[in-house]
Parts: sequence; structure tokens; C-alpha cells
Amino acid sequence: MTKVRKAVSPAPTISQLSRRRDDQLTERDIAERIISAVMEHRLPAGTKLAENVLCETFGVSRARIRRVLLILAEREIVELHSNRGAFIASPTRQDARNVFQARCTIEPTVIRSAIQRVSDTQIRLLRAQVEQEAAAAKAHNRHDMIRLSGLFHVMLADFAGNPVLRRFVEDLVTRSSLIIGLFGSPHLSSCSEDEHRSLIDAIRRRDADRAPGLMLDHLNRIERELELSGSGDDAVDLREVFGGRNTEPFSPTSSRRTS
Amino acid sequence: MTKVRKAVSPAPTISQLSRRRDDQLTERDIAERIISAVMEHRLPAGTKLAENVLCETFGVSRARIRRVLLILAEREIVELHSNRGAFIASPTRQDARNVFQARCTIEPTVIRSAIQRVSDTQIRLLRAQVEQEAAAAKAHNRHDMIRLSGLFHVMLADFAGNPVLRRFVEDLVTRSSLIIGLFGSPHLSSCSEDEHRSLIDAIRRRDADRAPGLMLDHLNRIERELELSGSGDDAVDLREVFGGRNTEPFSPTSSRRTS
DNA sequence: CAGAGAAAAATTGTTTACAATCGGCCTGCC
DNA sequence: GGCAGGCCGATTGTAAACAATTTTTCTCTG
Repeated sequence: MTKVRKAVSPAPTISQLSRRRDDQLTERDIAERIISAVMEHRLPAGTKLAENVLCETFGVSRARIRRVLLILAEREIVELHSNRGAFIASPTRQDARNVFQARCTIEPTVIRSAIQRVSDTQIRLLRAQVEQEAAAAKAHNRHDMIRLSGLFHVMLADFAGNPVLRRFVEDLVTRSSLIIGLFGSPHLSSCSEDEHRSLIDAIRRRDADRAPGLMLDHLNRIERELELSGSGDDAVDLREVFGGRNTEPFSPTSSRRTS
Repeated sequence: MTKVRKAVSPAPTISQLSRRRDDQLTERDIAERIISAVMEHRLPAGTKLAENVLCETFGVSRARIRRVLLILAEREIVELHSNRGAFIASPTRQDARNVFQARCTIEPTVIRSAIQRVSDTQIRLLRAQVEQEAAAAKAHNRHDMIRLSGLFHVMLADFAGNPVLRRFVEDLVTRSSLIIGLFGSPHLSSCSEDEHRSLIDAIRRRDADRAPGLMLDHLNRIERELELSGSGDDAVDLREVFGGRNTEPFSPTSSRRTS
């Protein structure tokens, strides 16, 4: 039972992989490893994160794992069910719509800021990033493709120079990965490196008028390729499966989560 | 030394004040009480939050307080310094600019969404809210004034119907309270209930064209009334205090935090 | 008297053990 | 044969003790 060994991602991330004195991973490192696994769809929504398994996987004490889980819960990447454990979050369709509305609100501004600030070196980094995306797409390396595709948006937010917005984008991108895993069609998934190239072109041209619109189109396309026609509440999936497809029921007012 | 008894806020907040079985406050409750205290400027930036004091204040164990502090740190309301303790965050001027840029990005969209969704009842709630603000201003009740003024924005975000954006606004408003406490002039601070009334009028008229602009003006006015002309790094305050008032030094490029 | 250094006190970080709760399984009854 | 109810193992929640670090205070010296 202690053989479970997933959730380990040796893939390098943006942050330096610092270790503690005792050769122990910090909470931030563990959280980022888990987030990477989520972004690569190796930890699908609903996966249980048993504390003991995580302890053995990362070689740290339970208290530390508990802190990591709390951090991830605060970012709404995992859900904590009292006395039952931690699970990778399962966004509803409504959550998905909300996340993408938030991205459509923030990311056009982000790219406008980025255009005013990015250096040529940073533009090169973006291009290298997209090349990696293309390579992963060519090699049908789905995991890397998904992760790199999200990373592009985070890099852009980083170059926009506002850590507050960057953090928001980071969280939204991670949640988007979960959403794509849940509601994306498995085959033609997010081969978006073309649009990323268009965005980079707009940035190189310092085209602050068109770039936000391109970003908006890009995000809308990603959202449109999802299966979000349901009611948004997981429990009502039954109604959607069996009954008629009443996509516009009563007024979908403020929906509260079950937790 | 155990007589310290601040940080307790009996003021009612949005959420129901639920208690645990054992008559113990939940972590969420404690976090919200602390946030309320921050928003009322009764816990100024830099205040140390000693674990023992919090334990006695809220009558819970240290482990629980520790979780609360971690949650608040994740929201960047407190800063955790290793082996030294938890402190109410001290945003830099650059942080302040970033927070307000984020608000200017998000809140105009929020009010546009709100206009399309709010019910008459919710508009009444907003008006009642502003009346409370006015009453607090009339009574020179600074604490309530500051808290209610922030609450207006959170309510609006709530009525916009997107919990993701609402959460962002909530965090930004809380951090704005810290910022106003640090960089706001003490006397003519944020008597913004007039502008809040204008916003409500625009909402009642369902004026989706003008309302976002009004919100932008409102936020810009608040930011303009702050003392954000410094370099953004706390360490340079000395230079500003003693030396000449060179408000426009060299190029204030990307400044990183000291932490 | 000021300052450096060391011991002591206080505070935080971590581990350990214990208690409570939940899910699975088994038995017994309808 | 199916289902309700209770027991048992496993997992999570909590608290308390211990270790490590920092801060304070006291002392001694220049």
C-alpha cells in the first residue's frame, strides 16, 4: 500500500528548487510539485491526497504535509473535507465560467502592461517558451504541452511587472488546467501555440491596441472548446444526462459550494 | 504580559459567525475577526501577532492559531518571518501601486457585471450600506467608516455573481485598508460615500457605459490621495524623511521586496 | 558609563502520541 | 437474497511535550 509514487514531478519550474538545511523540501516546493502535477493532468480532479502517501512520497512529516494541503486549499486547488481528507479540486461548470471570466478581465490588461515593459531578452524567453510548446506538440508530449501552455500566460504576467496580478493569473491558470482536464475534449486539446505566437508578434510590434483583443479571443477560444453547456452544478449532471437539454433553466443565481 | 486583549472585533461581518461543536471558533472565524480588525485599522501594519496572545484571546489551541496565521499569510495579510513570528503585512509603496492597478483592472468589470445582475433588493442593500457609511462619517466613527467603505466594494463584487472575482476583490480591499493606514493622510481620509452614491445611481440607471468609468475614477481618486511618491522600497524612507524631497529620483524600475 | 558577550527567558518550529471520525466489512434479520 | 446495523481498521484532527532559535537581560570589561 505504500507503493504509490505518483505526484512526483521532477520537471523544473520557474522557481529555484531550494531545499532546507536537512535536505527536506520546503512547503512551497512541495506545493509547487503538486501544482505542476495538476497542470500536467497527472493528478486529475477528485484524486485523493492521503497524508501518509504524501509524507512518504516527499519524505517529510505529516505536519508539514498538512500545511501544504492548507496552502493548496486556500488557493482552491485542493478541497478539504472535514475528517475525510484532501482531494484535488473538482471545479463545476459554473466555476469554469467564473474562472474564464476572471481571466478575460485580467489578462488583457496584463498583456497591455507587458507590452510597455518587456525587454528584448524577455521576448526571447517567450519565444523560446513557445518553441518548447511546439516541440512538445510535435512529439505528442501531452503533459509538457499542457504545462508549457499554461506557463506562457504566467510568464507574460510575470513580465507585466505586477506581482499581484501575476499571482492571480498563476492561480487562474492552474485552475484552468483542472477545468480543461474535466471539461476539455481529449483529442484536439489546446494546441494553442499558434495563438501564442500571434500574441508574441503583437508584443514585438508593441501593438498595445490589438494585443488585448487577441488575448481575449485566445481565452474565449479555449473556453469555447470546453463542454460547459451544463448547469454548472455537479449534482444536476443527472438531469442533464437523462432529461431534456434545458440549458437555460431558471435563474442561476449565486450558487454556493457544498463544502 | 498576558493582559493584551486587542485584536478582538465583536463587529458583525458578512459571513455567519458559526462556531464549532465545542464552542470554539473555527479558523475561518478567527481569520475574519483578524481581517476585520485590519480593515478597521485597529491592527496596524507591522503589528506582531504572538501565538500565545492569539491563543488566549480566541481561546483556542496553538495549532489552530498556526493554521489561521498560515491562511492569512497566504492572503498576504500577515507576513511570516521564520523563527521570529507573524506580523501584519507592511505593503511597500510599490505594493500599493500594484494593488490599485489590480483593482482598476478588476473592479470596472465587476460593476459592469453587477449592473446586469443585481436585483432591486440588492440595490437597497447597497443603499443601506452607504447610509451606514454616511452615519459613521457623521459620527466621526473612523473605524466603522473605513470598514464599511471597503465592505461596499466587496458587496458589489458579491452581487456581480462571480465568486472568483469576489475573492480577488475581497483580498485587494483588505490590503487596501493596510495601504491606506500606511500611506493615507490621517485627516481627510477616504470620505468616499458621495462617490459610492454616484456608483449606486449608475447601477440603478443600469448605465453599463458610464459605471465602469466612474469606478475607475473612484479608485484613482483614492490612490491619488495616498502618499505613494516614494521609491516603493521601505528602506529608502530615511532618504525621503531627511534628505531633500526628491520625489522623482532616478528611474523607479522594478523593485523587489526585501524578504 | 558604554558596549560586548554570555546566560536565561520567551517564543517559535517540530515531533510524537492520542482522540475522534469515517469507510469498509461482516453478521444477522427480514 | 437483500438490506440494516454494528464492529473494526484506517485516516484525519488535536493536543501536548520537546527541540531550536531568537530576544532579552545581566554581567563584566574597557
